[in-house]
Amino acid sequence: MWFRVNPRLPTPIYQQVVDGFKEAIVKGFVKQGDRIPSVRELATLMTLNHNTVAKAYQQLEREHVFEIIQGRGTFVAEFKPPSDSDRDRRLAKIVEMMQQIYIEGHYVQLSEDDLMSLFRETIRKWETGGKDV
Amino acid sequence: MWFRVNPRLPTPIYQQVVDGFKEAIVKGFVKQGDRIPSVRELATLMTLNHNTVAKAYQQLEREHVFEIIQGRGTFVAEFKPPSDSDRDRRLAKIVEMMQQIYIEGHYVQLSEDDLMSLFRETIRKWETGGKDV
DNA sequence: CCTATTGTACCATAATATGTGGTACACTAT
DNA sequence: ATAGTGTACCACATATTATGGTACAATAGG
Repeated sequence: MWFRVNPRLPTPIYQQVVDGFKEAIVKGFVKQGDRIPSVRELATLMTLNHNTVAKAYQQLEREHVFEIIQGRGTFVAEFKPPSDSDRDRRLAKIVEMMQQIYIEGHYVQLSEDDLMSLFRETIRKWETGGKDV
Repeated sequence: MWFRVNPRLPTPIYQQVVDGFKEAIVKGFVKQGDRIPSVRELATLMTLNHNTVAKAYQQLEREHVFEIIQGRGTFVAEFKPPSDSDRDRRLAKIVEMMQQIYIEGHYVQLSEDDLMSLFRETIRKWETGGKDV
């Protein structure tokens, strides 16, 4: 599979599945139109409950990352420019995370420039390296 | 008060209090050594339960943001360079958030440079503007 | 010494979120 | 017809969150 799940983390399992797929897509492990394992398949592969997997798939569909076709299966959605409300919600979320980063950075004495450098480096390392596959 | 709390958000109230104080400190509304309202005071002011406030204070103490003195009160901790483990934990958290930002940015078609600009702008606006006081 | 205030530790209770396991149904493709 | 899809239920257990109440040790100020 393209990612792992740790039930002991405070992050809910279904959320970890959501994040895992997003990451797999951004990293190119899964591409537009690709078929995703069925709910029961993935549940068996990762020893999860089908309801948990379904919850993740449904959230990914709400976020327009997946496209679910009744009776056929689940696929990676074709990329479409997000609606304005979608974009606004995502941007707000991004800004909020940036503020959190700034705050946490304050406590490890990272300046704005330090954070910028760390950001660039993080993206670079992360795009090539890959944590778990 | 220096921040507000919204019980309807999915974020736990005590976590909102934690974030609120961190924000207030970064923005300079509260300074090192300042005395923080007592658990019961803040609970009354914000119509929360004293246990909820205490939970927030205790977490802030664990993060070395507050210093709690038995029988005297709670104060903003003097800034000390974090221990290595502290620093590592916070840095890991920051990197994780940066990855999340990169992923979300992908879905609103923000390039790495776009995100950098947004980051700079967010900090600038946020430092001066201030959301709720 | 007395009293008020501090944080803290409990207890009970309720509500919510999460996760598992099972069953069933409509839809689709073969 | 049959198998595989997502989905909608149900029941159940567990953990987290939040509230309300009580009590206790430590501190500070009369």
